[in-house]
Amino acid sequence: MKNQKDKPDIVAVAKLAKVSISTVSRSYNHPDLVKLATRKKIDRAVQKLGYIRNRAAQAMHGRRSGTIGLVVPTIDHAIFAEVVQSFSDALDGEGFTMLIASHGFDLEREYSVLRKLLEHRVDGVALIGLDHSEATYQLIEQQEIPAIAVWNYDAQSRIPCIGAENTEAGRMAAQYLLSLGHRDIGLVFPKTNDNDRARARLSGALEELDAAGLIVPDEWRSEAPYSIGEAKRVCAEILARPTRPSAFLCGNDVIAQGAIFATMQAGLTVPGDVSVMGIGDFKGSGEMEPALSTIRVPAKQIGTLAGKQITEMVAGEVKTPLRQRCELRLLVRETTRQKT
Amino acid sequence: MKNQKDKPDIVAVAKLAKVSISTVSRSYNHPDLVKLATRKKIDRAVQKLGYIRNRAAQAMHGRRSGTIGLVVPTIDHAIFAEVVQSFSDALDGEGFTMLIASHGFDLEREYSVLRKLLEHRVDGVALIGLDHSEATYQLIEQQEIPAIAVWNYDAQSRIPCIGAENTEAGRMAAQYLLSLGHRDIGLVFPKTNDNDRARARLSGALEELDAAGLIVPDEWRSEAPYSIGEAKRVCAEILARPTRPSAFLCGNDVIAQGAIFATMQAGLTVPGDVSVMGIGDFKGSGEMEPALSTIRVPAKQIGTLAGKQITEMVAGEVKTPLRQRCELRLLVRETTRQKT
DNA sequence: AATAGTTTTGCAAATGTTTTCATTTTTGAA
DNA sequence: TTCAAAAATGAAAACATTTGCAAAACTATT
Repeated sequence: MKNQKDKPDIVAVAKLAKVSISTVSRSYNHPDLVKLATRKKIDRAVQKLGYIRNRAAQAMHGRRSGTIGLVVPTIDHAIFAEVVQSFSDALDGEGFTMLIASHGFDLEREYSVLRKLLEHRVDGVALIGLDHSEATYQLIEQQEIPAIAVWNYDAQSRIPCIGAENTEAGRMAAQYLLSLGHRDIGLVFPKTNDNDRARARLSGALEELDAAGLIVPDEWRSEAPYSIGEAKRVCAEILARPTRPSAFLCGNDVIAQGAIFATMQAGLTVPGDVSVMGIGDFKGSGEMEPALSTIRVPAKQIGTLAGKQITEMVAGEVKTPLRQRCELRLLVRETTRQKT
Repeated sequence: MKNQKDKPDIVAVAKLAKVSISTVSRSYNHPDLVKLATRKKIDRAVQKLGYIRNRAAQAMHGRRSGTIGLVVPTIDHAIFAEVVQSFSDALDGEGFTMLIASHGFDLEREYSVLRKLLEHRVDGVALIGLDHSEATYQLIEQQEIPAIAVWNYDAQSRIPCIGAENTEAGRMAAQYLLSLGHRDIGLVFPKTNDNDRARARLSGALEELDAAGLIVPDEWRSEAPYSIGEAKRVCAEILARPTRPSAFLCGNDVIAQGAIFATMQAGLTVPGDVSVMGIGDFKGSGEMEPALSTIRVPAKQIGTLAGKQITEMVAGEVKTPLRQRCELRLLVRETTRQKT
């Protein structure tokens, strides 16, 4: 009867291959130091036993664990999914595996999931955004672990960051709408607590509108969580008011979709009656009918750069600049039009 | 000058708290066995030093690593994102962390990422679907690691599975379209190699159409990758043919969206001129305008159940049935209509 | 105050690997 | 053949923990 603890270890391999443990270890970590014939013997033994080396044991030697932690608010979100995927691919290319943890937009939980990642001795961590609790920042600093903030750019950031300037995104969107002659603009953004991205976008937009001498009445401002349905509902409310805006500026593309559907449902047309402006350029935004005008945030690029940089930091090659700013782009498509 | 290797370990904590290492260890793993006063002393020392316990070292003792591996084709995909998120949440609830790896719909790579997960000594693994290479299955069996297939249900599956019957989904969709009187049906599905979900859906649909005496001409069949844009393009092609189908049966909701947009772009209306049927019920499908008729696959439920079950398997409580079938539901919304 | 439990604690072995240093084997001239 | 240098291998210490066992410190009971 097979025992529970029969997982073959390096000792078993060594015995079967009739070499010492050290040689087996070396044949994995410094293959050039062991004779080809010996390596073959070892390989055969490994095959036969179904041996898989134990990273946990390796990690104990101050060796790297080969994992990078990623902390996200949620994975179930078009834009984060894209960042996560490209980040993961970038790590993969360097031989790392991604340990992921989500906190559901709760900065308290963020701290505790980060701790958990640290218990697993990740070689580095990436967090989304720059909005983190003091405890979180202190943990990172105290543990002296390579860390990087993804998604936002801020020249004053406390840890290295790679991303775009969300204030700028809000500003660009507002500016564009203003340039089309819109003066009656509805603002629909996600909740801004524990979410610096949304906050920055909103304040950027507000700043720009303010500069143009506009004030957005409260009836035209709403909060929508990240969901087409909710966004649609709040936009419908706004449209049902006595006077309606001639354009919607939305905190992200999902909200913008909601706005479009609400408009259609109200028997109005986009962009004929109402223009709709998104931020993000999610997958599919450009192919919708009508195609969504938006500010492109290069999620894939951000994820890839972040993955590369964190592995470099772990490897100790910090040659690259610590902060990287990714450029936004105004995408004029079909949901916006000159105010008539 | 602070040394590099100054990460505090359990020894440092023990010294500072003036107790033995064993006591510190116990205060983490069996707190009930150590006196409250002692525990407090230890906590204080831990605080002061910023000690974080090392899971890697724990794992070496046959103790569980506290991680579960998840292997997915891609994360950047509405439906997987939902499964991944709910799976992760379920694990979290049980104190596990998710180690994730994606293979980009390549079964060879799947094998190698699974191996990598195993090197990290995950306590269990979940894979998407039931389509895996022989090597992959053998690896799982040989390593005797708790494993579970997520997303598909099959009573004959080689490893436990939790999911829905995709053949059934295809069948239901086809049946519904037939019941509306449609006889001219366009079929747009993702590539079916290395993707048993799509394959099963397609064969289910075909089966049903066949039973009704229908054969779908080749001009009305297309492959679309997972992208609105591509789907839109191939559907547009189909619509440009001399005779066009009165309905599209789509392999998933994203493709269905593409079909809708293609139809609109061609100056036709949904469901007036063309009915569109999806499969999946992705987030937002119900809130689009017009709302998408589809077959609901309960992604969140599947992810949650899978997460629960794998932790139970790891804990050795295999009381639950090994296979779980989640029910599909026909959602009649606005993109389908009786053939006139 | 002594005894028998009971609760806490410490010692030391064990876990699966890597790595330094020393030793053995091989190689290539002389 | 012999010798030195180079290449390949092995022994053992080190890594950060957990845990079985035994010893020590308390409690409650007589």
